[in-house]
Amino acid sequence: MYALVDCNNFYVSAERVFQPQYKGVPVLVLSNNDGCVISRSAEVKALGIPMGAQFHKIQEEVKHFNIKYFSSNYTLYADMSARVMNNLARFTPDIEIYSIDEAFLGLFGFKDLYNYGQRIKQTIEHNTGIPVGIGIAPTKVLAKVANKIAKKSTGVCLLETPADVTAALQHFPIEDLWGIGRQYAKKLNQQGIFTAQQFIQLPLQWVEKNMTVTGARIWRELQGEVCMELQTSHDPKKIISTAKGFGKLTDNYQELREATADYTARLAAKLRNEQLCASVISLRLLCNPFRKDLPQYNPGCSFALNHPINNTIELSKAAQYALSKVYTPGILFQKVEITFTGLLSEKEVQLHLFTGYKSKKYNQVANAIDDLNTRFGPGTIQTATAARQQAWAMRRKHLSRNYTTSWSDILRVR
DNA sequence: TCTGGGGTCCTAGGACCC
DNA sequence: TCTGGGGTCCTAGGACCC
Repeated sequence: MYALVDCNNFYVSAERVFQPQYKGVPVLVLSNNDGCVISRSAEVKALGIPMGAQFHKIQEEVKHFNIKYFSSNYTLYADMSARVMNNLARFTPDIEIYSIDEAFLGLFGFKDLYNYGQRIKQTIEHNTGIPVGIGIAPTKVLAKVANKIAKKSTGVCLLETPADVTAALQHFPIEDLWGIGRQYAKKLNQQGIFTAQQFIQLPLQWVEKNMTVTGARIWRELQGEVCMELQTSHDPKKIISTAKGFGKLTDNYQELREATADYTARLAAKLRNEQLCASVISLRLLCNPFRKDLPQYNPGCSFALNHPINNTIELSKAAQYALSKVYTPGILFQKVEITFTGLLSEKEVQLHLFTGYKSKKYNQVANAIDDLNTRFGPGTIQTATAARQQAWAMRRKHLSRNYTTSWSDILRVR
């Protein structure tokens, strides 16, 4: 049997752990640049504010219902996530961390699963302060179904027998199934399919033809056949990229150079953290797609590096070169997207005959920068290009403190 | 003024190989 | 009149996830 453990409105819950006065009142968390709503407490959902609502458009509700709001604080959420996962790992040797707020547990040969689920739930809430819902079923797709049902009832839902499963699928909306997005839901609705139970009555051939093998796997898993094993060790990443919007639109070359340098440095640190090297770099400038009144032009380029690298200085040079190739004066850009692909493990990279010695030197510098930034906070050491005014920096006016990762932000108890 | 960010998987079609 | 067959690799586009 598989369990899916999912944190309830995770970002809101993480904020509430350190500001318990906001329990029981409407709270929401905003996306980067404080643009739209990405996490809502039950009270906010009850007010009818949808996921993704633009923050500036709901000002009246925010005032009227006294809704508390936060900019997203990923440092805090990542640390709280690690706490939840560490606690979960005590309940089974088989755990797949699926996302920042979800994990699948393999409960193979475990007995009395409903009570075990309740124990997991209580332990997580007690040790981390984060409320969770747990679905337990014979396959991962069914565990996802059970999880949705759990959140509407006691917080734990066990689908053990075929009769349990059928009863659950009977009323389960097709669009809520894991792996069925907007497009597939539309296609299925056109066939007269509205519930999961109706879906599994479709012929497999139709599913394969119209929804490829991905759809067929969902179909099989719903019938209790395991097609998706637990992924307890995650495969090495194939792509590392960033595409964060600026706090404003800009056509200023200097600002784009700064943003490029800053994002590249962060990505390079991520590469080193994963012990990977990149062999291809891509860069693209993006306009705001919602501004139909402005020209839409998203120039990009991509090229192979001379040899796979992960140090900030060389990668920054490559990124600045790419930027110089695509920069177009007079176009207002909203984002720079930087992507590293052709990722190789550091250990597999062969030394380059002519530049290998140089890389070694650069890598020592990069390691020193990482150490200093870890010890004294991100951005302590930067390349000169990155360290300017940051007029383009992201808006996050309502940021909470880094309660768990920064000594100066730690809570004081009187 | 104001609309997130970072990923994965699958397929079709074209280029290329011997 | 008539123009092979079997295969790999790469890319773009589309779908999906949280």
